[in-house]
Amino acid sequence: MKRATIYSIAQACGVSASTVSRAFSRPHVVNVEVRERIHAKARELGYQPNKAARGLVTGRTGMIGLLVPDITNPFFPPLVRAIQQAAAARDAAVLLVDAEESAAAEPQLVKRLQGQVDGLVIASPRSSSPLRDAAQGLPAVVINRRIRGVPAVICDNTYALRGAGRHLEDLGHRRVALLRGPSASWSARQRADAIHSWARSSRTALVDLGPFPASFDGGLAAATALLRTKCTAAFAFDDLMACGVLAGLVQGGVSVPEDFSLVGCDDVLLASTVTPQLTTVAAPVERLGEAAVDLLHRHSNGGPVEEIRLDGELVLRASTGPAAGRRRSA
Amino acid sequence: MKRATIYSIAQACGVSASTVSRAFSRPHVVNVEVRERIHAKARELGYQPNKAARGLVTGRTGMIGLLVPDITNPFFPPLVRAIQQAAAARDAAVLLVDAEESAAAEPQLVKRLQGQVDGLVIASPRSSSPLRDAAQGLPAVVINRRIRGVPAVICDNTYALRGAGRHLEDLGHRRVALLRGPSASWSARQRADAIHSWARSSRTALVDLGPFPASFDGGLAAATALLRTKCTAAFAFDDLMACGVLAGLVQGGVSVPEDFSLVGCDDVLLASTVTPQLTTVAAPVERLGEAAVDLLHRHSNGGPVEEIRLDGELVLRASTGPAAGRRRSA
DNA sequence: TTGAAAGCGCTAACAC
DNA sequence: GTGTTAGCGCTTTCAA
Repeated sequence: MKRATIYSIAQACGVSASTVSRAFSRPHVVNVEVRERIHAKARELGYQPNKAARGLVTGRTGMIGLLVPDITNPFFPPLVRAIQQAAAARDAAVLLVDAEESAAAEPQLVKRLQGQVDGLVIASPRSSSPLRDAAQGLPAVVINRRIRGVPAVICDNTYALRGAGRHLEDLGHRRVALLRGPSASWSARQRADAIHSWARSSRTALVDLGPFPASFDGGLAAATALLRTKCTAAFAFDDLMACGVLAGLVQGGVSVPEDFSLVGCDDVLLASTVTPQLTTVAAPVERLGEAAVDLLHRHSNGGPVEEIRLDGELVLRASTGPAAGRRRSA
Repeated sequence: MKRATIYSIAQACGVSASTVSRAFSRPHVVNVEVRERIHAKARELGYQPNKAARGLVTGRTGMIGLLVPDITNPFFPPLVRAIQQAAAARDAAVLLVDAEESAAAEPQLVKRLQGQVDGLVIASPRSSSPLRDAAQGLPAVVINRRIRGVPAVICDNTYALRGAGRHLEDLGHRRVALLRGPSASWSARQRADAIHSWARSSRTALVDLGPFPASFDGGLAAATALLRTKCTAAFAFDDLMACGVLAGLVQGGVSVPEDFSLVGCDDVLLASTVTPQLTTVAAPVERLGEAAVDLLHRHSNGGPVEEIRLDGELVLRASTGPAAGRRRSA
């Protein structure tokens, strides 16, 4: 027994295929009674419209492509979920593409999506104009970066990082380090700028270190660098790096938050599963995902190239404390 | 300017559309010279075959559905990546569906995939026969569970857990706890069985605790229970739970590995980013993903209902140490 | 409100 | 090796 089609249903109901089609795509234009009969039959036969066929004629596939640089990075899974959820709410499915940390591969990957998807959500912070070329003609939005002519939704941590800075200042820290993320990363620059901006208006000296890889090992390296300074606190680029810093500090005999305060960024799962739990800036991932899909939708329908900014939120936890001065040093 | 089709290329090259079609689908059957001309033109025009159209006639969409229960759980991202990668190698794309921890929603979600995908990889450990019904007629494979009539690839931790047990025994532990995962989870049962089987053949007493939720908080709860026992070591259901146990132990003034040894399972990112790094059983995720896609492929082409078992591997790290007896207790 | 017919872009016989 | 033809399942004019 083959899958039901509008024809099998039409035949079973004694109507034409177009009526069946309409019963699904524009229900209100078909006679109530007929419509119900059709729907009933469809349910009985387990009918599912063939999206490929529909896509062929409408030119829309009902799918959106999602490009992530590295799904293994704990920042992305919740975002992927949010996007998938938002897409589902619009009756769209998500085609996931993981670039496996290779920015160079991205344009190629994007190209392969051409024609398979109605639009593209680019959650990758790196790579640049090649991407725009590859997306030629494909509506796209980017997350946490800017590409000229492409709508963007960005998480603005400026305000929250300033708050984090004040928090450190209030705790008595007078010399704090900025552990930079990869220089190619838009977020890394944005965060560094925000922190510098805060430092200028504070009584605190800022020691700019890095860039370090945005990874646990990057954090380990950062910790080593950190131990050579007189800082009593640090901003890590993100939570993953912060975990590395934490481990490195512990190795170096420095305990957090007694001897040293650390603030992360993003509030990924890691941030609340390490000890001490990380003071961090939470990214509003659900809203980011929702906004991205919404923006994509609007842009696909001729909407303007907007930029949506969503604020990160400072979350105070256990990795920051009073500046007691470092008891020991490396 | 519209997208190129086999027709526009055919016209530009002075050949028929079928020749163009063949130049892509079965290149060797068309004259080398003509073929090259076609390919050149295609490249020039940025031609991308329309998969929907192809799917309509061949009945294959070139997509595989991937159902995960909770992409937010650190076990899944690497698996998703592996599956995506394996699919890409077979020129297939991955449609990701996150069940958001609702096993009840899964059959519904699967149903929506009907006709959109050529096959289904079910990475969800829960829910049951409704799933099989929903997948009606859709080739599927499951990961880490068994459903009658459905090919499976499972990670067998029996051997590695036995090794972990011996490791604890060698370290002098004589009373160890098993912190069970959710009773609905196939993996949880498998692991519990493996550990019981090891314990029976050892000089070690096993204290069976739980079930606990497979989460950080579940681990916290497990730690509380643990502190009431005289155990000097424990198997956590997975690394995430182990992290919770670790945090709970620290809170209770018990330090790991000095006072207590802990072994996790899966070797997710968390396992190597906490301090101390977790001794755990690593799941061969890349091979799991590869095997799942391969199995799906073979099964779709009429292959038998096989089961592929892949062994987990014991990874010794810093969370296990000599049984010194607990110094303090709650 | 409904039906007939054309066509979306592609593949797969089948002839040449 | 290549062209012709039919048709995959659906939507969408256009008439009735």
